[in-house]
Amino acid sequence: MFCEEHLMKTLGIHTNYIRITSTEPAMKAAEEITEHSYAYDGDCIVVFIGVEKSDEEAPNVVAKKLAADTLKRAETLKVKKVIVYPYVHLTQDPSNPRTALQVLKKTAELLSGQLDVDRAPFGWYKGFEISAKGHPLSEWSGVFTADEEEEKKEKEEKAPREKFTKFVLVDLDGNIFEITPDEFTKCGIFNKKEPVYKLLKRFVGNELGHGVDTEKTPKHIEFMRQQELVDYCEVSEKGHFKWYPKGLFIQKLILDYAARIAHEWGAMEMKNPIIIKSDNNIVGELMGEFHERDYKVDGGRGTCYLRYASDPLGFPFMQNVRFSYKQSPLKVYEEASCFRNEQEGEVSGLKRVRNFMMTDMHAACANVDEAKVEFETLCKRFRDLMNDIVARDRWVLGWEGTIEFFEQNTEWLIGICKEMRVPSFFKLMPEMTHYYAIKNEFQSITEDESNIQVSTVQWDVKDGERFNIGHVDEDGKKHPSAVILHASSFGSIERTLCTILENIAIDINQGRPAMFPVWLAPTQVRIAPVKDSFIEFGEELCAKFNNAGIRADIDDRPDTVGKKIRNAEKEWIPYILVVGQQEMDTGELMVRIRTAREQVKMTFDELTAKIKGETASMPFRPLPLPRRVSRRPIFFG
RNA sequence: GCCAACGUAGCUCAGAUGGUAGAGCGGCGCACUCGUAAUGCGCAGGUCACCGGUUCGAUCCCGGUCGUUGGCUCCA
Repeated sequence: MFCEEHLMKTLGIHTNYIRITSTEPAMKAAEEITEHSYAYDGDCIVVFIGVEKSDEEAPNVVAKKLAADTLKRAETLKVKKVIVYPYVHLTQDPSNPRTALQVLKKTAELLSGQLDVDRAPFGWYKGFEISAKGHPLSEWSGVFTADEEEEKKEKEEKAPREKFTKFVLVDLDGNIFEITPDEFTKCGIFNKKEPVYKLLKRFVGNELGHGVDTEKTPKHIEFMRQQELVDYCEVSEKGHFKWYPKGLFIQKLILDYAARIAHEWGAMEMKNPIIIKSDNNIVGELMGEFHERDYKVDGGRGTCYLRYASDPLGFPFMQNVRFSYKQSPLKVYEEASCFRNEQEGEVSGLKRVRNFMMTDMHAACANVDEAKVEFETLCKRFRDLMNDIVARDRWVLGWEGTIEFFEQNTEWLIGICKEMRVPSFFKLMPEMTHYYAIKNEFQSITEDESNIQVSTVQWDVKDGERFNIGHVDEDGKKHPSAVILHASSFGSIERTLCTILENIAIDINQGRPAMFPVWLAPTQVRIAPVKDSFIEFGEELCAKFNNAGIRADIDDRPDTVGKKIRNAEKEWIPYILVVGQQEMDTGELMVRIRTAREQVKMTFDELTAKIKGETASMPFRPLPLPRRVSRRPIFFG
């Protein structure tokens, strides 16, 4: 039980008027305010609140109790106005500012239905002038706390891990293994010989809360700067990056690829704004409790938020699209730049950023059968994406969903699992707590053994109705979509690049050469003339490659051949050609092949055909930097 | 937001009980014109993250801020 000093204390005063002046911020977590003075003349209740450390366990329960009590008093006193006033000095052991603000906001929110509520700014030194009525009921103190049961309830709601009650593994042959969080390591599936089961074990461990301490700085951070891809930006906030030409080039190629997937799937590309008005009800519903994760912006016409996900704008967009059953499912695609105001200390390299680019697909499906077809198509597409670009065979599939959906669709789901050719891990819950009945996450297991989510496909059964998205049926009436599929080929471009770089780190550990897939390599062929007099010949060769749709450049700096090779190797260039008299005479090229670590004689046509074969059906963009290496500036290092 | 470590030249890093600093690489210049991972010589680069305190004097000691990384929390 709680002892007295752990209970939240409040002081309520029935007043004739109150005036508040905010002087200066008392802490970093101070709210942003525009008005520094506030006055209310007339009957009102001022509630001074000190939030306790112990309230961190169940802030919402405490707020609910306080709101109920305040409401009762307001009724008795026939007052319509309440001022919620943060007063930390009521407690010896205050909660963290976040919880305090949460309690204050929640209390105000709960009261605002029936009363006119204002909140004094949080985190400021304030002066106030107050006139108390002085009648017997005009002052009171309150003590509030959650009892253990309520506290447990809120905790359970808060802890996502505990909402899952059933855990299932599926092997490559479609066999099902049910496990428990405590004894999952004993599951027979981990005795199988294929190495991918080690990854599965790692993933299940991470998910069930036995994560590994990496203690190392991630490799991708080193690479992203060394290779002149992405870098920290001191002009902006932490978690926002500047992109160098090579990094931006890779980003755009990945976006090209994502757009291609979407188009092939049949989606139409559209685009929404990045600013959301805060007073939009329907979006407010989606925002839920996550206001503190949002970036606030104010153009002087009231508060707005930077979009934190694609749905809050994507759904209203689809709501207003008219389509008939003949055009169903409605498929749209968007490159959505999203902003999340992540806590200090959460942001790390490209793994967790505050601004990221999602490639988001949606399909509004008329019925379950339609949705199943699309769901399967997307899963297979993303399987290939994971294998071809991101993580080769170093990934597994995580699932979340309801027990009911799993049991009713077991055969279908297992069929998909088998198609993925990697094992699956299902976390299942007795009740649907989100908009989806089932979703999967394509998880890459990285060098430090943590996992990074890349693609996802989600089966949404709620938002068709909630947002009134639907098709016009034969009867001429609009019918809400039974299922809306959400799918993101690249959950974020930043994380995708992170995953690619982390996979390169694994390659290095396994003794393989570091390199991007050839279609993503900024330079595919580096030409190194043996001396200056061959630069012209090299230039011609370079132009020939470029015309053939291959990114070739030429190292025309006055270095030795050894130096040019070394520099090209440091840039992870897949093909290096040293050109001189021999090449000019014979027309044959001596090709240094990075993957094979060997030199092979090839003709221009042979090399072109080889590269074309390796990059077949992948997007192409020309060199992001000057063809002559001597003309390039240094962006880093 | 909490705890810890770190912040010296463009990069990687040395360094001094407190007397304002050095290497390698890179850059620039000159010479070299070279056949598969570093050609030679020379030159220029620093408010030692920022702000304040102690001190005759601080890059070094103390406090704060910012930034980076790890851990916790969190990740709709």
